[in-house]
Amino acid sequence: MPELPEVETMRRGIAGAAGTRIDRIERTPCRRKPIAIGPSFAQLRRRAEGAQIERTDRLGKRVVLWLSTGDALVFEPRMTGLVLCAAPPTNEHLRLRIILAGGKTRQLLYWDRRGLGQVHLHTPQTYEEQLEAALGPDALTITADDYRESLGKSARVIKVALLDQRAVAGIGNLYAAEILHVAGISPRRQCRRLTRRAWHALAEATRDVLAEAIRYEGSTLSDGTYRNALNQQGRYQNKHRVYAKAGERCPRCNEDVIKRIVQAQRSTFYCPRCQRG
DNA sequence: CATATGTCCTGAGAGC
DNA sequence: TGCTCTCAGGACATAT
Repeated sequence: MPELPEVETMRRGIAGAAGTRIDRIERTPCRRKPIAIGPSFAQLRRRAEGAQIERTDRLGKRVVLWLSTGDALVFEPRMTGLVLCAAPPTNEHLRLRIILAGGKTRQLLYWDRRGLGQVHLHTPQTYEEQLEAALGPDALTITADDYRESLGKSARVIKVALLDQRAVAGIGNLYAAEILHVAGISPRRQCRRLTRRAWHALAEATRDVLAEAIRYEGSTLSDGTYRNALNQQGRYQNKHRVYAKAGERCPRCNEDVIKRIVQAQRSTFYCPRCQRG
């Protein structure tokens, strides 16, 4: 479940691909249903092969390679996708191989166990229209004003709203729980009921938690799926405060026990004592 | 318009 | 042991 910290860690891991040229793009012999490639695999080859990778970027939960043609090659890992430049966890779920020339990084791989992820080649125009326009401010740099502008009047509960990429880009189920715990805000609180002070706390917690998670190279959960670009586990799972910790004592108050509830068909973990705001 | 629900997909784990 | 069932959740399509 790569969220912002995991995607940013993958991006950093393949940053050495900048300056190389895409020699060839291959679909790997994965017998499962092929992942979605836009506009098509043939188009991707025709337009990207021979292009230079100018720089790497991240947009919300997507890894972006800007090409010398002006196009953007965009990886969207969703649940179980990985962008690697080293051997993947298994060969069975390897979906795409991009062979590079002219640098130390010899290849980029897209691996995806469940295959819900997608790879798209965007022109500057479709990148702007379909991606940037559909995403809210980046969570890593979001401000209290950004939050109040996008969610200040919403009737939704804050936990569910944080998962809406149009409101804020980069947060998923895991980090929504961690951020709300640090901010001391109840996941059940309606957005429009949050005070100015709460929005400030939320913005600060958002930036702090995500930056800290990046320093620990993201979270590898018990299913072991997430890996960085070198197929190594993240370490932030050891720092989690509430996620998947139902029944354990809250590390903040050391009194109450972490609770699990379901909101919008997703698990939410929180401390009833620390998160009353 | 805003918000809620269904869908895709595979593998882990529970229960019998 | 081996089967079936449920669950995990990111983003989008469809429904209310």
